[in-house]
Amino acid sequence: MRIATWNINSVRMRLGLLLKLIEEEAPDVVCLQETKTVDADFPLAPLAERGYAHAHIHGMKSYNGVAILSRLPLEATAVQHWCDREDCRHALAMLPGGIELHCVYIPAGGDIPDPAVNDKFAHKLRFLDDMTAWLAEHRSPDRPMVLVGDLNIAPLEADVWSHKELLSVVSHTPIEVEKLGAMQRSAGWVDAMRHFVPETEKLYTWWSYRARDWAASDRGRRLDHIWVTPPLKPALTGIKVLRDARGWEPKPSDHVPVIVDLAV
DNA sequence: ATGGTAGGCGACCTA
Repeated sequence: MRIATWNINSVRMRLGLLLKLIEEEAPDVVCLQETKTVDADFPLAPLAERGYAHAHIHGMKSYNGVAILSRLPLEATAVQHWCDREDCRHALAMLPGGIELHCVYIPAGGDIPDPAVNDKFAHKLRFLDDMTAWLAEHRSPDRPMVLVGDLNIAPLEADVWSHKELLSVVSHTPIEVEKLGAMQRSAGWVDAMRHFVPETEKLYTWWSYRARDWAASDRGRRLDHIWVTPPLKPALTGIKVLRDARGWEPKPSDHVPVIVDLAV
């Protein structure tokens, strides 16, 4: 089973690139974040025509939005809300084989890494706390689960272009890294990307739009993640970060797709 | 220390 995750930064603007991803990589399931559209305007038909007949979409006007698109049947589709907001950041579904799939978009958190003066950062920290508490309750030792998405945190030193320079930059601050670590421990999540790529090796999934030349400066961060619970660890067969997608024409997302293969 | 770009939408927000 092949699962892809991508912060697409508007599914309507980048439908063509989504079709390219599907054609070239043939994932069974695609999880999207930042779809930025209400469900009525989601381009379901061109996906259904290509075999992605099962969709669990959860969007809103202008902001956020997550989607699970699948060639395999989806059951028990649901959404979760955190911080008493209904902002379309977490969708889940049961895949064949009883695998529970979570598609997540954690708040970016604004610019100032101080929850006392930046409400967006306070929201991000509380979102992590709320979701961690829920996962700790929700887990069961033998339940196979996959969690993917834009978690907006780069936890390891090799997940950013400069650990030292990003210590006070939202996405790599110690408090966020600690809270993401607590979330990872909440259900014994295995970091599938680092299962295959050594922790000391640079690995990025996002490059800013603001760089003159993203590839030359290569100031990236690993903000997108794929986690699996221990029952699925033996089934991990590979991951793929589509770095080239950062240059896809005509207009790339600032995030690239990440793919995991599971022998299930 | 600062500003750089992108998408959505509606006269500015979030990333």
